[in-house]
Amino acid sequence: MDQHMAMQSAEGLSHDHSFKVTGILGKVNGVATFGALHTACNNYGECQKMTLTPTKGHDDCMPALAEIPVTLAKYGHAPVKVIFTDNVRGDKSALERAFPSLLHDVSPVPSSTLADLALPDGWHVCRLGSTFQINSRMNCLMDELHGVDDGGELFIAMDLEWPVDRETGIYGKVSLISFAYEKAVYLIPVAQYTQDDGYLKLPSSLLVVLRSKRIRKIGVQVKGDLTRLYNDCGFSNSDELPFAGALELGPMAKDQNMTDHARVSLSDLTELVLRRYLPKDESVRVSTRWDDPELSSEQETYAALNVYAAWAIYKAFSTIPSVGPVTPSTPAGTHIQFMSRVGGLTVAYGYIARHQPKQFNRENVTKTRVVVTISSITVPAYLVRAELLSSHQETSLSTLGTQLPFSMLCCRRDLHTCAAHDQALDIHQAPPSPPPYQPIKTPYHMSELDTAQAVDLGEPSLMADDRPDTSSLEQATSDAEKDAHGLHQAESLAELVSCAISIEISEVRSRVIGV
DNA sequence: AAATGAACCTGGGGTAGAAC
DNA sequence: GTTCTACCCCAGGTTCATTT
Repeated sequence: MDQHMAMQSAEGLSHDHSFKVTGILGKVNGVATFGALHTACNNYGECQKMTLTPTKGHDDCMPALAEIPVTLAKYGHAPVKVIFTDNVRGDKSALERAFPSLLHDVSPVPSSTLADLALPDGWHVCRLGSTFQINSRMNCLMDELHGVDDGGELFIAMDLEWPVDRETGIYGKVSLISFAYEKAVYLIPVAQYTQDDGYLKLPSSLLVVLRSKRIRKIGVQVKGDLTRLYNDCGFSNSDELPFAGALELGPMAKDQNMTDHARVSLSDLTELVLRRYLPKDESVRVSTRWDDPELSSEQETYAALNVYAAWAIYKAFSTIPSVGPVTPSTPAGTHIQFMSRVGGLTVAYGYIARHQPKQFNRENVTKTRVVVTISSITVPAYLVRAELLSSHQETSLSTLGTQLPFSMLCCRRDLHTCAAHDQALDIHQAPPSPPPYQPIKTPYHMSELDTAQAVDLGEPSLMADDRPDTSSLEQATSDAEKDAHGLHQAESLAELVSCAISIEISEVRSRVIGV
């Protein structure tokens, strides 16, 4: 059976875990013997690998998958060109290690061509090197906080630096705190406050600012920074008040629909929001020199730009019109984004129609539905929910809207309010044909294949006539009952796979695709 | 290299709304 | 009123991006 599966081609591959089968398998003292059944099928739906695994971790399934490219080469099949998975982000790197052919002719997203970020005119960098200077500036901040309305908040950008030895992984205590506020960047070296026990004893005014919930500290992963600083002060096992007021830019970017996830880096946000490139020199960023008594100009520039970027991004967010859900009270004419059901992708733009009839194309306009006028489409192939259409069949946006603008019924939860939008079109040109793929050795350990089969790897000589006779299989496929729905799905998938397999005609960004 | 937390997967249960 | 479907939430486990 294993050999039969190994002899099948697999230019397209899909894989997934099932947890149902392991649930009905025998248990030992009530404990399941396996956690999941991992299955990989080729583009004809033929099973290529099936493995019972203790967990769904990569360590349990990738070695089995990594045998596939070896057997493909052994039997003269083309290497895997595309893999479908339900967890692209999670599986991509592991799959690319197991299937080196997935990296063939993949063009990474080009590096930034944007201008470098720089402190604008009017901004200055101020080094607070003494306790007196720190207390003076922090007290000014507290005075400004007292000046705002009762319960109001003060917003400052914050960043930390600490020394790290990349070779050993050893890292030191926080050595520099950076603030950006109202055209000034404050650099506070705190290594000087290290006590004999190794913990930091920060000036009291600085602690007051760090503990204030009303002084919001803006940054990327700033919550983690505050936790780190709190621990470096030796407060983790005490009743000391926590450092509070973190305001994360990542979730803000997600709320603004600027990214589809909150885990976004400061440099990516700088490009997305400020349209500037934030230089992050690795030799400066990860360095053991952050606790030096005197920082270099490169270090000061790095720290100042980082914290300024956080400040500028926050200011940019403040000027963007609020994005929010469409509610029953959202007025007609409000600009909206039409979002995909999965992934939160914007598929079209438009506005809420002025006339909301009781029925639209024979479908009821309920309180969860709203009629919108679509003015531009960004994803023409997006399939609109079947229950919203009189045909009761999922239909693409491009089919519904042969002429713009057009009206359609939407689920309110699929809509977000937004600012007026001008659609821009990208024009791509097909690159020249790629050179043929040359096999690359997989890093995964080949147990049996390494010794018994790998000797044949250089001789892909098994021809059709050499294949074992399968006419006497226990159940012939010709005996199977036809499944019309399944056939339709299979045809659609085959079309999708064949499309993905023939992607040489256009630029390839990744050969790991989500399903 | 290490710490942290976001994000993803799964199955199951509950709920709201639409269709009949 | 019943049935069906979609959606949401949960917990547990896993992986990965981000920070220095």
